[in-house]
Amino acid sequence: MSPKQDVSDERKSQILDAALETFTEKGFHKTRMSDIAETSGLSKGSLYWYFDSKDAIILKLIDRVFEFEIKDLTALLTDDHSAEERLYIYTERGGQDIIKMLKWMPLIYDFLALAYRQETIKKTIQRYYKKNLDLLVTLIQQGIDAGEFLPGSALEATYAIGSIIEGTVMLWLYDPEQIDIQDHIKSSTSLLLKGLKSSN
Amino acid sequence: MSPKQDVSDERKSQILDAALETFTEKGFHKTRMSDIAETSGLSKGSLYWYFDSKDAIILKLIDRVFEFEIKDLTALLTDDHSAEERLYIYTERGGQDIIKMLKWMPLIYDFLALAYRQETIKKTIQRYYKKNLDLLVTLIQQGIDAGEFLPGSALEATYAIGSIIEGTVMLWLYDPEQIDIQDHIKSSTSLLLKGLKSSN
DNA sequence: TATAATTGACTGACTGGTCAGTTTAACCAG
DNA sequence: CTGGTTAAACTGACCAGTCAGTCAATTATA
Repeated sequence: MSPKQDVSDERKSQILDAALETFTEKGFHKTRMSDIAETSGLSKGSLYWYFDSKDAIILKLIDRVFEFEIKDLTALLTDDHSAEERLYIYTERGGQDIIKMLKWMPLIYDFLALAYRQETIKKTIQRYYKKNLDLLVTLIQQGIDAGEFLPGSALEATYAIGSIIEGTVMLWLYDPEQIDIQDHIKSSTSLLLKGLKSSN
Repeated sequence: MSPKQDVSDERKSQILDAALETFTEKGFHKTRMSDIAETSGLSKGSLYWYFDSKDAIILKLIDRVFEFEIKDLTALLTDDHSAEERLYIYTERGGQDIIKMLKWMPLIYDFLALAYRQETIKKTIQRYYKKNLDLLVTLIQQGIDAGEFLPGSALEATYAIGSIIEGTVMLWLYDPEQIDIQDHIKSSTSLLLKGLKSSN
């Protein structure tokens, strides 16, 4: 019926790819629509054929980055390793995801700055964190129930590990030479787990 | 000699106060020089009498925020409490400083996004972190030397505690209702310290 | 009276967004 | 197969608004 086959998915993706690249490189505010047009190989007019505005592009991009294949780790919940081992696997895999996202960090800080002023952005980021932390709290609770960890607040321990993961990225940011994200998450978590198991 | 007394320090401070307020509220990029002028009670022309450009203002502001009275905790090094108690005091005081800076967080994310592209900004932020972590590593080493903590890498433990502090702020950002920064830093640190002392 | 301080109307470069016009691909009638 | 028809896809010159930065004129102070 339609005189041409629909290329809009492909074009949108093309535009978002280009936007991700230029936003990351130059920052959201210094990126011009003409930059995105050039990088995408399309014209400025076409950008507006597929998106309403520059803001609409970054909004979509935020979704994309935070929906970015976060490994599905729910299998861990029924895994038959010890809780401790499963936690290590969790942090290991989580660390891998983070390392993949590292190249976008400059842009992610733009997002965070925006999140304070745009409720929808905040919601997207919250969803991302919640998804990760929910699994973590269950894993820890399982460890407590199994008698492997000391009884106590699983939620507290979750925030502890969660903050270690997030915070390690921050420390890496200011000193990338010094910090190996995977290593540091691992050793910090290891210290925490000792605490979780310790009777003293 | 000079026909008027020098008010430039006062004016600069006035301008930086106004800039901090408007940048925090509207973001760096959406703040107009006229906004700063209005908030400061000066005219746009006067802004340029005291600063070369909008960029010069934010640059100075970054210095100011990160030099912001970080409590001098070096007294802790010669304090005669146990290392564990001193660490608690450290995190407690650090937490207080952070809470004071919380109201500037939106702006701080603008800074971090800029830091990726401006070497001088990055340096300022690095100096801030280094100052904090250097003290921490010494405290922990003292604890190890005193036999209070298990031997091992003081640096690793430092990054662990450092990441907890930074990461807790991140978690707070996405869920301010849920997270009490002081509490969470304390309980997470407590878990870690158990690990530092544990023999298992 | 000299000079520092201050003002705000003005300028001009810049850029997000528009739109009239063009091209392209699918379809169809002869 | 071909030329014609349609609408989607695309283009880039252009426009209107914005805003950092300027400067000639003015005021305040020693």
